[in-house]
Amino acid sequence: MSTVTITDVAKHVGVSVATISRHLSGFTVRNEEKIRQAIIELNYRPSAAARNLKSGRTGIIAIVVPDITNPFFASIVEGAESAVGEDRMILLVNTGDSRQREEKALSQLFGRVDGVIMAPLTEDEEGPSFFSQFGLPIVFVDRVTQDGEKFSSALTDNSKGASVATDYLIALGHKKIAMISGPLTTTPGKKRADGFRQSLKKASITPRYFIESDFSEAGGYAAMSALLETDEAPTAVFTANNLMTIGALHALRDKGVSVPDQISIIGFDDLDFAELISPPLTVIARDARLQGAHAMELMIKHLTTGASTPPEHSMVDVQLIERGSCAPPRELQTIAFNKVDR
Amino acid sequence: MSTVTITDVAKHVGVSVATISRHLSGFTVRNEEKIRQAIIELNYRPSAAARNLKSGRTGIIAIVVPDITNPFFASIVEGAESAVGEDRMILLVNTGDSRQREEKALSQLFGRVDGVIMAPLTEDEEGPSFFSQFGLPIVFVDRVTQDGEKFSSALTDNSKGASVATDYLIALGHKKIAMISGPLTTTPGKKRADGFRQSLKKASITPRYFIESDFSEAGGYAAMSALLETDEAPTAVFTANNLMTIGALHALRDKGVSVPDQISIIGFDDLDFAELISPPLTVIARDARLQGAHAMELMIKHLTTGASTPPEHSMVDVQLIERGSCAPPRELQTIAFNKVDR
DNA sequence: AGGTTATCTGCAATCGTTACCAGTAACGAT
DNA sequence: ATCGTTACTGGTAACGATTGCAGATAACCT
Repeated sequence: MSTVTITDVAKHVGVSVATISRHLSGFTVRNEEKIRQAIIELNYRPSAAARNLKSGRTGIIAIVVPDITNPFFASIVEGAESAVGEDRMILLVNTGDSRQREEKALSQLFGRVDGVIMAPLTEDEEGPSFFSQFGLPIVFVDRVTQDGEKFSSALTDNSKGASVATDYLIALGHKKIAMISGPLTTTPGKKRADGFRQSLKKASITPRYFIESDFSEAGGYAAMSALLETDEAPTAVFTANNLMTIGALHALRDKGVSVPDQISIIGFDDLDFAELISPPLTVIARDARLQGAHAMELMIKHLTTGASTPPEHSMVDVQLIERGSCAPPRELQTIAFNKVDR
Repeated sequence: MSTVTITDVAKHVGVSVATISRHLSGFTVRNEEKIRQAIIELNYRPSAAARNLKSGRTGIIAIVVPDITNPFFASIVEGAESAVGEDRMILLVNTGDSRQREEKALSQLFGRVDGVIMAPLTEDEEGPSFFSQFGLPIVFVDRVTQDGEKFSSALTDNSKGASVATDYLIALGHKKIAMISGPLTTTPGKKRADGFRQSLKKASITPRYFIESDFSEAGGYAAMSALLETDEAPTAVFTANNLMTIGALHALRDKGVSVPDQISIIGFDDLDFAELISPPLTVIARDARLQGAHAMELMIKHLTTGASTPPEHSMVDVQLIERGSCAPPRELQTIAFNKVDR
């Protein structure tokens, strides 16, 4: 029924298919008006498949994320969406933190999309990575692989963010500072752990209380529970991403530990509802939407300027947002509490 | 470079392209082993574009949502993802609450995807809707259009959910009950408002305090602010979706109104952090992931059984989750408070 | 051995579009 | 009138895969 082709339009107008095609691609042709009419009259829609076959281009950019329900990645996607422009679309793949799905998705993507924006699961691979031989333009977002310099990337200043968080806790007077870290096999996991350790070193605090977790809510819950059961529990904790922060808060709530009275907590990545939690959550924030937009811009640039141009790297800044979840440790609270908690 | 076609494989093995093609589509051919080897040796990947052109199928299902950063829609997408199966993929379109983008997206989708799962922006259109003439299989999720019965849909029991919420507030003893509603032009907006009004009517309470807002956080904030400025402020409020609930909570916090002491609040749709808010938020919940999965299942069913089968409708149930944001109104609190707040 | 299936094969047409290649008409300049 | 230039035109070969058709080979029966 609805399978009207360029040939039908050509016949209807009485010109050749070439003329219709030219009109479609913006050249000036003689019977413009007639053609326009015929197109709407016959309800002609050019076949994307045929175009793809001829041109080798699809007008689709894939974006591959580990977990779309993570608000951070949702914002990345939204940012990328906002920068995608008129004549391109986004194909979303959710890998669900599974390496298998990630690889399968990538191979399925080949030929269906013009490029892939992705947050890879891990960066530890031996030799030149899978992606080098992939044959499709790639832009990394938030995370890179071990040979990530070869590709453009839109990252954030992870180690600085972690340092700022840690320095803040140190400035409040904390010495027993814990970190609930992400997997050290991921870029943000590693960099944030680095920043944490550097800050401790600078302050001559020997690191104890370091738990490597998995960026999930359940992982954050487990890690915080473990911390609370150590002989000498920490007085402050830095959680390396939003989901683990939520999990940690749940654990604190379940154990009846009061924040920031008994323990201070600062998270990486802001949350919509950070102000609504009691106490309002102090965080290291960054503009994830912007980061997603950057990734898309880098991809489009790469696509339009050709593969010859060298990779570029963008970096969005981090920012400390002081709310109420951090205070001086208990032994100092009488003197300093008012100053910090207002 | 990487443009190895079926012809190359055929030459390499010494058979015709037809044989390779048949092997690829699962028929038994003579030189199976040789072909398999040649394929990996040459790193051959079938061209999706060519396949699409011949078969008319793309193996891609679009999912069109108004706002991917809304956790509800993120869950819908995740649920759909989980049900998409091995040989299909998801194309995500974020319309950003813009009617223009919605229409443009839809027309761009034509020919690129096999079907569209969508949450339309509004259901008020005159005559047979745009979608009827669209020519692509459609499954509605969460929302329908005015002539929605023609298409399969995966909905939730909106009016029941609203009734349960309202009945709950009534049972606590509230008489001055407000609703911050979504747009009445959307399915959930309308149905939830209906449920609210029915419950009030059944209890012989004349409705005051009804504000039609827009399902956004800012809208919820504004609506709650307005409610607080009325001469005789309500003692309880039902917010019709998660984002507006967050906005309302922000407003309450900013005005220094204590929950549930001065005002009770119950929201539609659960939130990851509902327990972390103080007091923990009481909500009407439903399984959004399941709803998304249902939508995908309906689409796949439609795609495999052909267009002739009649549309089907799935409905996920709602559930009241009592936490701590609702209590009897002030004048009754001394007698009933303990019973409710445990 | 001859006939009948069953199974596999290559040829070539086809999907809808774009791009190359000539060809032609109109026009002003010589 | 001839020429060169400009501006458009139609015919047709690709793009890379699938599929109906008819022929070839092997397997099976009587």
